[in-house]
Amino acid sequence: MTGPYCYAYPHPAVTTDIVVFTIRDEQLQVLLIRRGGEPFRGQWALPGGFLDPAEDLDQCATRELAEETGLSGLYLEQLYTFGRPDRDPRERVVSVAYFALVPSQRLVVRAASDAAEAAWHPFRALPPLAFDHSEILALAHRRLTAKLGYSGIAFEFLPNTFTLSDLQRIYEILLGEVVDKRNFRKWALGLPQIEDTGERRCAGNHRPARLYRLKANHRGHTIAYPGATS
Amino acid sequence: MTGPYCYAYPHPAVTTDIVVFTIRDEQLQVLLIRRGGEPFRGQWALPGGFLDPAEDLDQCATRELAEETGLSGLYLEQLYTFGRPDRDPRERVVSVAYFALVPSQRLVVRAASDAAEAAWHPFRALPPLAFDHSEILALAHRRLTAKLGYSGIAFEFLPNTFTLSDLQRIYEILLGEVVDKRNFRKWALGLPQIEDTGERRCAGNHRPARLYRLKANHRGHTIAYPGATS
DNA sequence: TCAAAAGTGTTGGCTGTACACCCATGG
DNA sequence: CCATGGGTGTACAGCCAACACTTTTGA
Repeated sequence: MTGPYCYAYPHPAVTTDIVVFTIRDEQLQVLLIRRGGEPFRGQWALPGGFLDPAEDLDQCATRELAEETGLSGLYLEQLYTFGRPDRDPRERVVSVAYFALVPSQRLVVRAASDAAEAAWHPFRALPPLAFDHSEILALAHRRLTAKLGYSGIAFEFLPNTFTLSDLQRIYEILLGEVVDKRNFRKWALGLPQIEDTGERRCAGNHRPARLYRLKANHRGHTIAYPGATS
Repeated sequence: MTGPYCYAYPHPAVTTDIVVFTIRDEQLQVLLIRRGGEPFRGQWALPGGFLDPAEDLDQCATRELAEETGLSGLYLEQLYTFGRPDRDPRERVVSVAYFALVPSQRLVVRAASDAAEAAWHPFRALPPLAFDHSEILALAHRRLTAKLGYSGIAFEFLPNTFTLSDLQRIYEILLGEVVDKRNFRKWALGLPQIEDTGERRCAGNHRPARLYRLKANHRGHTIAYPGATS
């Protein structure tokens, strides 16, 4: 191995990989890119890339996401760091994995220069992934469902204003089970974090729904969801 | 910067740092080492060190812990990865932080060659720490108290057999509040993970206490503690 | 007037919490 | 016999889960 950057001891490369979830077509979906170069050329992989010398890890994740997919300004959280010595055939690579959530309205994904293609894939029908990315994705999914029980993370899938049915649908899709409407609404209306906008949304041949929003600066607060037994 | 290991792009160094908690003298305590070399020579720091080329991150943490403190076989869990560009004055260092728990019985700490000194410090009276280690420690403490509510992590502070009062003391110290004895015992005895050994511990001028143990392979299972509201 | 989603209360069971006294032992 | 921690039960309150019908709108 050769190059201009030399050290007294071996240094691994450091990357970030980002698992971006959204809800779309009544399904949980994940953003993948098709690899343009070796190894795993042509296979699907998580977006991500190498850490720049002057940037923080969070910045690296944000930047790579913007470069490869055009997405920015979304909820981003560090997940876990993967460092098996053989996880990349080229050289030793330690990858700091992140997980991100994006509302279904902001789905416009632009495939960028260095990634041949970026596309959403249903979580329940994923193609084979490069590297150990399946493992990363599995962990991200566990974290997502765990956080449902004690954090207001579900709101990250919703636009600024939403109906209670929208919110209920998020929980139903993520929990994989139907939820009683009256109990759900009683719970949601009891949350101090959400408020009625006074507006309504008319959509189709039925009664219009009230629109709610998260109160300013109530994002990220603890929100316990009843059946958090798992 | 010079040396025999050269790369086409700059590579950060990767280390692990380990926050080891125990309970001792009725207090939560942390294991620190006094630094033998620059930078921060003579200051207290978390045990840890550089990743070897062939080892996994978990192995690195385990190895560094053994080398610097003589501790092995304890509960170890990845915490978070810290990578601020200026967190080490020597070079760019990305540190994967771990947190570990050890029962008070296994406290024998041997200071090893490359660390001048290893010692326990009460969490509520810590000396100034090197690098960003205060930040790491603060996060580890948050994780510890959070996990009390939903995992059986408190048992990691106990030896194989323990009395219910031992267990209660752990919770009281970590929660920082007194717990009702009858309610606590009702809860603990209802846990499917613990069983009566049939033995008793005689200690002092009072009634002997029943000894309990965790059932085999019930370590790490979900154990919800009642007042998990935070 | 019909279809389709929005909206609305009550009850029973369980679980968390508050609370005070007797027991077994060693000195 | 006394000091010390070990061990025990009950009653009330609040929360979760089950359950079905009316309202409003557009076509």
